[in-house]
Formats: sequence, structure tokens, C-alpha cells
Amino acid sequence: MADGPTINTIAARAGVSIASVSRVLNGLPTRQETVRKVMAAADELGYVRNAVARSLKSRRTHQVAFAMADVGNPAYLAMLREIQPVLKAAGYRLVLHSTDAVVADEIDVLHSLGERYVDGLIMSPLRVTDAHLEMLAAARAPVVIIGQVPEGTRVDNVRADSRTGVRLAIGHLHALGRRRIALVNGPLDTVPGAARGAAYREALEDLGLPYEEELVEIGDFYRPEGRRAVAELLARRPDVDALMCANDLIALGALDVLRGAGRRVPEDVAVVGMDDTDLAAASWPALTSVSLGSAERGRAAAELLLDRLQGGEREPRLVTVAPRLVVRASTLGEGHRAAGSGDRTGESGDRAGESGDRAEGSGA
Amino acid sequence: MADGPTINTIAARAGVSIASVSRVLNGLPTRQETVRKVMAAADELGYVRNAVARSLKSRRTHQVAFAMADVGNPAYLAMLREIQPVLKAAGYRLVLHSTDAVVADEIDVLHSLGERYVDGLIMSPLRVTDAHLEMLAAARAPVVIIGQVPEGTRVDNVRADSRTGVRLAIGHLHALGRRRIALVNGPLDTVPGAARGAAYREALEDLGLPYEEELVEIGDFYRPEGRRAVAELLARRPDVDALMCANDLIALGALDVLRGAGRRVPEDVAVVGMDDTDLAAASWPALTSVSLGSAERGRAAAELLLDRLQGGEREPRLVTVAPRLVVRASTLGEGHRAAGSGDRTGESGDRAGESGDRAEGSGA
DNA sequence: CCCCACACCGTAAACGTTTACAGAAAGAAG
DNA sequence: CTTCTTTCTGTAAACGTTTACGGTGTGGGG
Repeated sequence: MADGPTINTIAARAGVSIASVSRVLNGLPTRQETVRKVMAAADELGYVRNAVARSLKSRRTHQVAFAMADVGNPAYLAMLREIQPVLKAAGYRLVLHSTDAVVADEIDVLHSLGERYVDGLIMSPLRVTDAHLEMLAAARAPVVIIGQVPEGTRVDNVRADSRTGVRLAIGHLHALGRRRIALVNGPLDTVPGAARGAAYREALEDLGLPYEEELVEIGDFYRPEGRRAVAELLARRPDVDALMCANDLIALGALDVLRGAGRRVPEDVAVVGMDDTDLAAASWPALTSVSLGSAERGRAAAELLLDRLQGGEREPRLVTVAPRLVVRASTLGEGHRAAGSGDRTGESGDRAGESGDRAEGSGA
Repeated sequence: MADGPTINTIAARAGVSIASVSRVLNGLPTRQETVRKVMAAADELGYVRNAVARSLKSRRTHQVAFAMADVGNPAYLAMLREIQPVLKAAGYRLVLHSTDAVVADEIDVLHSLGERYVDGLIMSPLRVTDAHLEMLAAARAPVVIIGQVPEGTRVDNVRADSRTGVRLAIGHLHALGRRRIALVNGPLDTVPGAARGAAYREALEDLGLPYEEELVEIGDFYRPEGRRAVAELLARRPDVDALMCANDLIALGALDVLRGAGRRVPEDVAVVGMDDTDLAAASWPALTSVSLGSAERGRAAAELLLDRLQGGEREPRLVTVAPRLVVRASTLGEGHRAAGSGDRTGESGDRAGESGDRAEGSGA
């Protein structure tokens, strides 16, 4: 791993100046003979441009950062899957940050923008504090935020609409004749938890159904808590006929418990998840789930950022991605569907295929 | 986004030289008074070190690249989940490359090491060509390969052992009394496909079972093909009592078809998947799956690379990760397990929890 | 034969750091 | 008061590029 050749090495060997070498390598007009000599020297030496030096001079790194709360979270991964190819196609590298949902870490990432090791940042913060807003205002590179941001924040922004999403789901359940629709939610002090709680209430109201405290259970966003929450719900209100779960993992927990209690899904109880992760298509019965468009949000964010990088001093833009209800067996039931086609309806079925395991374990 | 302050700006304001500024910022011994002045100036100006310039001088970027075939692939994601925190803890940033399983792209990544935008690389190639080996030998930065590599290749290497993995699974099925064990494999010209096919044959032999062509079906590594393959198998050999699937997605396809055909799992047919992805714990019945230790391989690779970066000119090392059979309902059946505990046995159950969706859809 | 235009090329500065080296200041020892 | 040490600081070079600017050589027109 000896020191590689530089532009100087080439210049010496080709008998020209470093300026000429640079010009040839960048395709600027040069005499044929010089081009030939430089190219030959570069080839022989196995020269590769030093990206760091180049960035220092050009003030461009061709790197973009994506800061997510948790690398393991399927919703963020869906974004990542879309962001990556968009950036790659535009010639940018992707630097990944996992903030572990720690606010200080997110602030850190924003701060580190000043180090100029990236040209821009896509960030999906857990919640937006004043510190976030301060840093955003002072940010030394373009930032795109995925998620809700206070009105008037001057930043490119991509949003989901979980309010409408919950409405879609509740409307679907109502249309199926369900009337005792419970909500299994995550913590109310998280942005999604709060939004979904409120949306549930509104949706019931719109449909003329009463809001009953007893039909709401709060846990966290993971499967074991989902089991606990649903178990308590069932004990308290054995008459529920539908469960609106605040995400897919909770919904999987719900399926576990219902199965154990001998309730048929969806005949006795219909179940709806949220986020439409790969897990929804994998479960049995396959989960009806509200897609909040993680993939679309990721793509939109990447495109906004690229626009900003390439060009304009335009006004900050807001993109809102519409939710979509992906209906599967956990609400519609088997009677309506051919067996073995558990994931044919929703788009996520296809995605599960695309994202599949070609070559996994390739190191075996 | 005006030009930020540099070390020069600070020097001017504090009335000292840039050398002093640099010393203060790096904690080198300096007079108290000077430290105070520099710090004050830096604070007032909101100075942040330029990482690019620093890298140019120090020849260290504190970045490491991870090249995977496909960002969407759960097995690679499991690696990523482990690699990320290890690198972060050591102060490295992670640059992600998705090669889309294209050999040329992988070569490209190796080539780009010469650009020196990263200090090292972890790569999990689909298959290893001569071009790979050439580039590896000439690589201008430390590389760790996850996956099989020809004997004698001088590179740090982390491997799974899918051969033993298949053996474990077949042994398990045999112990349960299954005697007509089919293999649903992926393409034989992939490394994992070939390895698993051979291992299947050997395992049968060891157990004194005959190898029957009819019991082997080849498709790809995705769910729809899994369905097709299993359907043909069942038509050809209605008497199979166990399916060894080359990965979890194929196994999910198998579950679809068996369910449609009215075969009970595991009473009539036991099913085993491979890779132990999150999907295995999510499905119903939960999938018994052979873990090839994606997570462990990721962690090991990160640690090997860090070792290499920090220190030594030691010999290349080889780490082999042992496979592990994670038994769930698809082979052991419900009688043996409390309902609703579909993922309690295997470790991946816990993982599914940890990796769950806190804050997903946080942008709602 | 002289001059000019033009194409090409080399010199040097710049990007923002780190650091070797030597100089300045200040105190201790004689 | 000189000299030697010690401690601190400033100057300048270096990392590997890109690029403004001016210089050289060629050919054509007068």
C-alpha cells in the first residue's frame, strides 16, 4: 500500500506540467500528442484521482448524508432503498447516520454539516425540537426533512399524512360492517402516536361512531407490547370486532394474541396495521396495512435535495405523500381471495419480491 | 450559506497565527491566554473544522465503505445493522454502496478505493471473479470480504458455513421422523445455490437416505418462484413430508402453496427456511430457519477492519461464523408451543423486537 | 522580413488544514 | 548584565488538486 501516484508523478513521467495533466484528465482542450503522453503515463502508473484533494478545491464532495433514527427500522429502510439509487444515478455517494432516536445525535449530525464532508443532508427526525430548528436555520448545506416540521420553517420538507391514513383504514373497517373498532396505539408523546390517536377520534366522529376510552390501548411500537396491549383490550372488551394498530409490529402482536384466544381473523376480528412493511405481506393472514408511502417519501426527498444541489435558490418546497390502504386477508378474509396469493393485491407484494434474497448468504 | 469561517478568520480575530489556532483546536500545549482568545473567537464565529482539508493533510477520512449487493436484501441489512454501530463507536462514518449484484459495479467500488475517500472497505460480493482478485491484490486501502474467497487470497475474510447449516436443518427434520425431504433451491450457478445443493446431498448421504432427483426443484431466491417450485414439487411427489428451502422467501412461498393445497404445516409437511430473516418470525406458522449469522458476520467484519485500520501489518485473518438452527412452529408445530409465542424460541424473535418500528412514520 | 493571432503549455496561487522549524520572550543561573 | 533554558508562537511548507494568467512557438498576413 505504498503511496499512490499523483498528478506530479504523471507530469514527471510524461514530461509535461501538472496543469497539462489536470487538463487532460478533465477533458479540456489539449494537443493530441500531449493527451497521448499523459494518458499513457496515467495508465502505466495506475493513477486514480484523489477525491479529497479534488473536493477541497472544488468545494464539492459528491456525498450526501441520510440520517435515520434506526438502521433496523423497516420504514426507514424502505426510504433508504429509494434514496440510494436516486443518489447513485446522480453521481453521489450515500453516507449513513443512525441517530438511535437520540436528539443530541441528530443535532450532532446537523452540526457536522459544517465539516463539509457532504454536500447535503436528508434527515428524518423523531421529533423536532427548538434546537433542531436553530441548527436548520444555520445549516451550512441544503437539508431536506422527512416528517412534520413547524409551519414556516424554511426547509425542504416531505410529509406523510397519517391522519388521512387512519381515516382510510377506519372507513374500510366501517364499510365492512365493523362497529366496535379499537385502537392499539404507541406512546402519545411521539409524533406518530399523537397524530394517530387524534385521527382515530376524528374518523369515528365522522362516521357517527362513539369514541370510547375503553377501546383505546396504549403501548409502544413493538410486537411484545402489542401482545400485551391487545390481551388487555380483549379482556376488557371481548366484543371488539376490529383492531386498528398503529404499526405493523403491533398488528403482528395482535395476530398472535387473537390466534391464541381462538378468534378468527378476519371473521371475528379484523386487523389493520400501518406502514405496510414487508412483514405485512409475510404474515398469515396477510395484514391489511396503511402505507404511508415510505418509499415515495424517500424518493421525493432525494429528488428535492438533488434539485437544490444542482440549482436553485428557489423557495423551500413541501411534498406531501398520500397514504394508501393496502387490503389483504386480515380484513377481507380468505373467502375473497385465492389461497396462496397472500400478497398479490398490495404493491408491497411485489416489493417483497424485488427486495428479496438473491445471493443472500453468498459467503457460505 | 455564505462561506464559513476558517482557521484564518479565527486567527485574524484572535490576533494570533493560524498555527496557534490549530494547536488550540487540537489540544496541544498552549498558553492559557491564547487558548482563551482562540476559543472565544471560534465560538463567536461558530467555527467548524473542515473535514476535507483535514483529511487531505492527515490522509485519513474517518470514513469506511460497505458494499452490498442490494440495499433491500434482509440478509445484508442484518449485517448493516451490526456494522453501523461498531464503526460509529470508533468514530467512523459509513458510506453505503449498493452494487445491484453487478460485477462491474463491484469492481468499480474496489477501483474507487484509489480515490481515497474512505479509509477502508467491507465488501460482500455476489461471486468472486478474477477481476475481483486482481483489484483486491492491488487495493490501496484495507478490505474485508464477507463471503467465500479462493484459498490463499491475501485478504481479511469472514465466512458463513451454509454447508453445516443445511446439515443441521436436515438432521433436525430427520430426527422428527421425516424421510422424504425435498430441497427447494435457487440457481446452481450462484455461490449459495451451489453450496446448498451439495450440502443437501451430503446430508442425506450421512443419514443413509437416498438422493432422489425428483425431490429437488430449482427456482430463484424469491417468493413467487418459490410458489411455483413448490407447486411442481407437490404435483410430482405428493408424498413429501418436509421442505428444505434455500432461503426464507422461498419458504414463505412454500407456506402459501401448502396452505392452498390444504396441507397442514408442520403436521403434514415441515418447512425450513434459511437466513433467519425478520420475515421468518413474522410468518404463520413461524418459520424454522437456519441462521447463517448475518449479524455476527457483519460485526466480525467491522471489527477486523477496525483492527486493520488501527494497527497491524498482521497476516490476513479468517473468521468463520457457525450456523444456528432456529426452531419455530413450521417444524415443531403448535402442540409444542403456547399460542401467541410464535417467536419466543429463536433469538430472532428478540431481534424482531429490537429492530422494530419505534417512531416509524414519524413524519406523519 | 516583421508582426500578430492563435493554440498550447507552464508557473504559481488557491482550497483549509497540520506540523517542522526557527525565532521571540521570559525566567533562572552564573 | 550576560548566557542558557524553557516555553510559547509565527512562518512556511506540505497534502493533491484546479485554474487564472502569462509565456512560448507556430503560422499567416502585411
